[in-house]
Amino acid sequence: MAEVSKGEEGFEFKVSEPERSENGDFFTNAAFSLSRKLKKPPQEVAESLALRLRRGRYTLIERSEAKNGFVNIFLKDSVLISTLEEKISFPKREEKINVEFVSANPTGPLTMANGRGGFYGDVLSNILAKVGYDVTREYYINDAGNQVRLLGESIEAAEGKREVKEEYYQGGYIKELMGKSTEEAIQKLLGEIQSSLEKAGIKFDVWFSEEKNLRETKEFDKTLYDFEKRGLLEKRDGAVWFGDRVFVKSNGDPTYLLIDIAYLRNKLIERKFDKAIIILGADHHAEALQVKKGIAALGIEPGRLKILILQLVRLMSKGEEVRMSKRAGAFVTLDELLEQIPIDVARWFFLEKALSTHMDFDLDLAKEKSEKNPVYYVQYAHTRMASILAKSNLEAKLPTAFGHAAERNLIMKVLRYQDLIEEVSKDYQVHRLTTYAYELAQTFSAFYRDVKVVGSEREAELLYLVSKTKETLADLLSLLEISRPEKM
RNA sequence: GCCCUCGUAGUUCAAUGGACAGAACGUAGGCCUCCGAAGCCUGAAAUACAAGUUCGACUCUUGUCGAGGGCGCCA
Repeated sequence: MAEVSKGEEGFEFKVSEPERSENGDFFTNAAFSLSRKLKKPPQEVAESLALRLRRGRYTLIERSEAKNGFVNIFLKDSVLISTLEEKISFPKREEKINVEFVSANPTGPLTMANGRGGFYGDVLSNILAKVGYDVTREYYINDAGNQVRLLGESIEAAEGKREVKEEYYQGGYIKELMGKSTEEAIQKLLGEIQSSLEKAGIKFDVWFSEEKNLRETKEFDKTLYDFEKRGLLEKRDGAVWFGDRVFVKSNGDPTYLLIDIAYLRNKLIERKFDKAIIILGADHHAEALQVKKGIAALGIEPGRLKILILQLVRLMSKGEEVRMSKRAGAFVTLDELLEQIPIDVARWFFLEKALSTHMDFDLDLAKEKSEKNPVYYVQYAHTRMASILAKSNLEAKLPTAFGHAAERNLIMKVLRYQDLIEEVSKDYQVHRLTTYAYELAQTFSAFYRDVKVVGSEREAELLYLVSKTKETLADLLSLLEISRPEKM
C-alpha cells in the first residue's frame, strides 16, 4: 500500500500505514512536499488537503485530519468489512522465474549455513509462486572440475594411497567414502544432500548437473561463440581472456567465471526464463559482480538477473567463534542441527532475519532457547483460534459493525496480508513475513483478551473474524512451511 | 592497499526517509471462579563516533573506529 506517487511537477508523496492506529488507517506526507512549492507551512497545507478529502465524495473515507503536517485518513468500517469478504487474488503473471539456491558442492554434507540459504530460497519461491509467477527451484550440482578432482584425491589420501595435502577434505565423512570411485562418492554425497534437504522441507524442481547439462551440451562453446561474435575475447599466454579475466585456461579448462556465465546464459537464453534469481553466500559476492558484467556484455538486460547476497552464519560456542570449514571437517551439519532443535524452530530462527544480517548462531544457546522461540507464540495463537471455532456451534456471519476497537485492529492487520505478500514478491525481504506473523498473533491476542467470542450476542459475527484470521495465519504459515497445529 | 556487507537495550533480532526506535530472551513486579497462563498487564534498558543533506535520518552522503567476507589460469 505504501506506494510512491509522482505528481505533475515532480513532487513526490506516498500513502502509508502509521504505526499507531490513532494516526489513522493510512496517512500521506503529501503536505510536506507541497509546502515547499506553495511556500506555506506543512500543517497549513495538510489542513487544506484534509478539508478537501472531507468535502469530496470519497465513499471509502470516514474522516480525515491534519496533524503535524501529516494527513491522516480513517476508512469507513463498512469498507473494511466488505474488503474482508474478498478473496485474496493476484494479477495474472506470465513471467517464468528461476530461483537457484543452496547449490552446495557434493563434496560433503550440508552445513547449517546451507540451511539458511535453503529455507530462504524455499520460502521466496513459495511467495513468487503464490503471487502467480511460474517458478522453478533449481540446485546447481558442481559435479565436474577441480572440486571433484580434490574429492577423489582426498579419498585416496584417506585410503593411504597418496599424501595428505592441506587442501584436501578431511572431515570424518571422507572415511566412509573409502573404496568408492569419485563418481560413486559424488552420487552418495548428493544423495545425502537430497535427503537432508527433504528432511528440512526444502524442495527443488531441477537438479542441474554441471557435467551433464553444461559440459556435455557444449554450453561453454556456445557462450564463447557469443562473446567471440561481439569481439570481446582475446588470446594471450595460451589462454582466452575477457577483459582482465580468464575464460579458458591455457590447459583448455573453463574457469568458474565462464562456467557461471554459461550457466546463466543457459537459464536466460536457452531455457528462456524471464528472470534468474540466485541466492549466494557473501563469500561469492565478487563473483556476482563479474557475472553481471559478463551478462551485460552479452546484451542481456541486467534486470533479468537478481543476485541476493546472504551474509554468512557465524557459529559461536560459549561466547567464542568457532571457525567452520568443510575441508577441515569442522562444522555443524544441517542434519545435526535438526536433530537438536525442532524443524519449525529452525525455520523460524533463520527466516526471521534479514539477508544482510551477519547472524551469530550458538548451538548450545539455541537448544536452550528453542522452547522460547517466537514460533510457538504464533502457533499458540493459531490453536486458540482453532479452539474457539471448535467450541462454537454457530455459523460464521459477516459482521455489520464493530463492537470493540480490537476487532477493527484485527481486521486491519488481516487485510494487510495481501499487500505484504505482493511487496515481498518484489523486494525479496522474506523475513518480513515472520515479523508480520508475530504481529498478527499479537493483534489476535489483544482481541482475545478484549473480546469474548463464545457466548457473546455477536458470536456469529465474531466467529467470522476469528475464522478469517485463522485462514490468513494458516496461509502465511504454509508459505513459511511451518506447521499449523490445532492443538499444542 | 582496494571492493562488498554490517555496527540498534545485557543478548539475539525488527523498524518502505516520517509522528513517541519495536519485539523476544534475560531482568524488577503484577494477573487464572471468565473462549487454552506456550498467555496477559506494568517497569528499567539501545541507534558505535563525528560532520553533512532534509521540514524530518537507525535509514541517504562523507570521514573515523570496530566486525565479517572478498580481491587466483581455485569453485
